[in-house]
Amino acid sequence: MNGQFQIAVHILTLLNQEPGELIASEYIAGSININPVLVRKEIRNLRNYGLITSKEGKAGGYSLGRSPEKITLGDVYKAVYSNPALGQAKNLPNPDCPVGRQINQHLNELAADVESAIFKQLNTITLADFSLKFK
Amino acid sequence: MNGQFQIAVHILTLLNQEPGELIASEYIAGSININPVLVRKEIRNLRNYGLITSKEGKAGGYSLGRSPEKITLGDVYKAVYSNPALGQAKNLPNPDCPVGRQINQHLNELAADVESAIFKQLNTITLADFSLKFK
DNA sequence: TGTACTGTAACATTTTTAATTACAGATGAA
DNA sequence: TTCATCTGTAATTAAAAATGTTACAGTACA
Repeated sequence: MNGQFQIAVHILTLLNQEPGELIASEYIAGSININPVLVRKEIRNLRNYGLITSKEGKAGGYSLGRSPEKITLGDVYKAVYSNPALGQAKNLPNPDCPVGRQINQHLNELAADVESAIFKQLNTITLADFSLKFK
Repeated sequence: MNGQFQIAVHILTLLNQEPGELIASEYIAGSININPVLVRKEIRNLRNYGLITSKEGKAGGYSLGRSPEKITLGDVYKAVYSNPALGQAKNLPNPDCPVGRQINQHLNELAADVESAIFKQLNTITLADFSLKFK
């Protein structure tokens, strides 16, 4: 997997530091130490999930889409989630082999169980909880 | 992440189908539909964890390193585990930012919690359990 | 109307993953 | 003893994915 989740949590943590204020992508990028365009890209995604709101134009920027008590790290994972935690096999197993024929189905069920264990864990932590660590 | 876990489980499942017999990398590669050298590479890794034994030379091949009741999918995950489930940020956050300064530490703790949730889930399933699905 | 932002496309670069080739070494059988 | 069939592994190439960069249109405010 990639660093999207970390970036997303970092962004949200920053926004939560200055409630009500609008923060620019340049500032955020400076804290994470990545390119501002990447920040804006990730924010586009998080905004689609309602986790962030944005304002264009001069003195524009970003702020939380809802209160940090109502954002769990599971929500973030869901927004960012593209690659399953167990990885994804891209080969097509041999359909003439009894194992190859059905293994993908079983691996997918397994992946689903693991995902749900991850959500269960991450949903216990809100952004508010996480941000407390920075006080 | 990549498809290593799936490949590892596929290999082990195949080996468990023919207890006691030696199976060649070519056959395994044919079922998974990948290159035999990749199979041997992954097996080298699994062998380091005691999950597989191998025999060189003519009529050589691979078999399980211990009974399938004693191999959990958590063992497999551990052997394959290189990339954490949440991904890994490769940027160095800005040390002059209160958030950037300490976020990696907190993200790592978070990652550890998630890993342990994954293990908890995967350790409930043995290779024997998983193989039952193919009968 | 200029300035400071976001939004996004297009492209380049870097990193990671997978495939391929090649061959040495082991083992067993003719 | 020598041939065939396997593993073990290094080295290289090719393909895919992630990340970085550049460029610029659009929006909002002063």
